[in-house]
Amino acid sequence: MRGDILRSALRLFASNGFSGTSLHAIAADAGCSKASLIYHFSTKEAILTELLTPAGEELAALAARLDALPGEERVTATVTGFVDLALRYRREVKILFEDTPTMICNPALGDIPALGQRLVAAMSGGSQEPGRVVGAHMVLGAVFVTCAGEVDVPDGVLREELIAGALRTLGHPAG
Amino acid sequence: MRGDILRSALRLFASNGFSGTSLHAIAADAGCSKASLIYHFSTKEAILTELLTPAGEELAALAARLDALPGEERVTATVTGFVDLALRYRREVKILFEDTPTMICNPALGDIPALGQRLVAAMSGGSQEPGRVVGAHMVLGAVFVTCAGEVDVPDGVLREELIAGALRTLGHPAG
DNA sequence: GTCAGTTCTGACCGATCGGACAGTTACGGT
DNA sequence: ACCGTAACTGTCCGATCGGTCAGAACTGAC
Repeated sequence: MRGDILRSALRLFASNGFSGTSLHAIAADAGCSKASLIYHFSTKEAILTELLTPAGEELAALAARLDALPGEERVTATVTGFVDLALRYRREVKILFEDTPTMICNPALGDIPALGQRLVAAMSGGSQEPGRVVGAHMVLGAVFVTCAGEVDVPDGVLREELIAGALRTLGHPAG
Repeated sequence: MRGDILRSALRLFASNGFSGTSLHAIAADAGCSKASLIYHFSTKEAILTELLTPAGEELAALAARLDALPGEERVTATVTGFVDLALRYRREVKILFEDTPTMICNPALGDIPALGQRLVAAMSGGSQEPGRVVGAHMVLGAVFVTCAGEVDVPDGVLREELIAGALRTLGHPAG
């Protein structure tokens, strides 16, 4: 039952947004009562938190792992790690995007803007040069939106094209 | 008064999302009663429509103008036109993104996904090759997110870096 | 059988939402 | 002074929201 609820919530949040999905809708989809949701998860936000926590932890782990890498190698590692993560958690990414104001105000999800800044810093190679900073922001948006949307391309191809495209955006030689 | 309402709504929608902004909040910000909002605009959605219509019309006009252009020249024209539009309507872009499910279900806003497809087609040069299609989607997301977010770069520089970055993403020689 | 504990539910609650409506105020034309 | 119209508001309404609570239903242990 608990698993059914999470599955329903993930699907509904991804297609209708967090605030656009009522507890009633989740209950109906999961085939249980609204009160049952609150029994398993004390609040609606707790469901969201449980859905997004694994992705958040992996992202934080990725960011920590990147700090140890030197110079330009870090750029490619950031791009591939980020693309892999976004592809693996497509629907979670979509949820994160469809209701940004709700998400960034949720303390349980960690400091999302700060994580974004770390990724931008890693991809811009720590440089403050406008071209690199803008490029890093562009890659962030490009990967997120492309993974959240439905592009009619097999996952393996999508992965390679995303990485190649991102490296081109950053003006990276390996691209 | 009507102008005050639109100004308040634009600001609040952009920072809190459409469904995250109540009529009461708009009225308080604009310094009038909730009933006055409904007097000037018959519904909450009508306010949203009036806010987004100019940007939507310009985008549709851009798409129409692009159809007349030949081959590769169309790619650069699409990128520059799209970047200029997104920069000019930053807050409108943010609104569009922060509440995607609400937006794509609003018939008054036109067929947003179809417009996106036209832009993707123009930027991929009409090719079905996965690399170009993915690249076009990436540019769409990159420009949107970068314009909606706050990047600490002057507008003029941002514009040039966005165009250059987008053309690099697309693997365009002029980039 | 029965008892304790977990799982689940129907009915209910207060808050808030978008919107309706009758009525008041401000004002220019005659 | 009178009136028609546009601008505006206070108040109320039904719907829906997230969440509470007392109790029913099922479960294995003894």
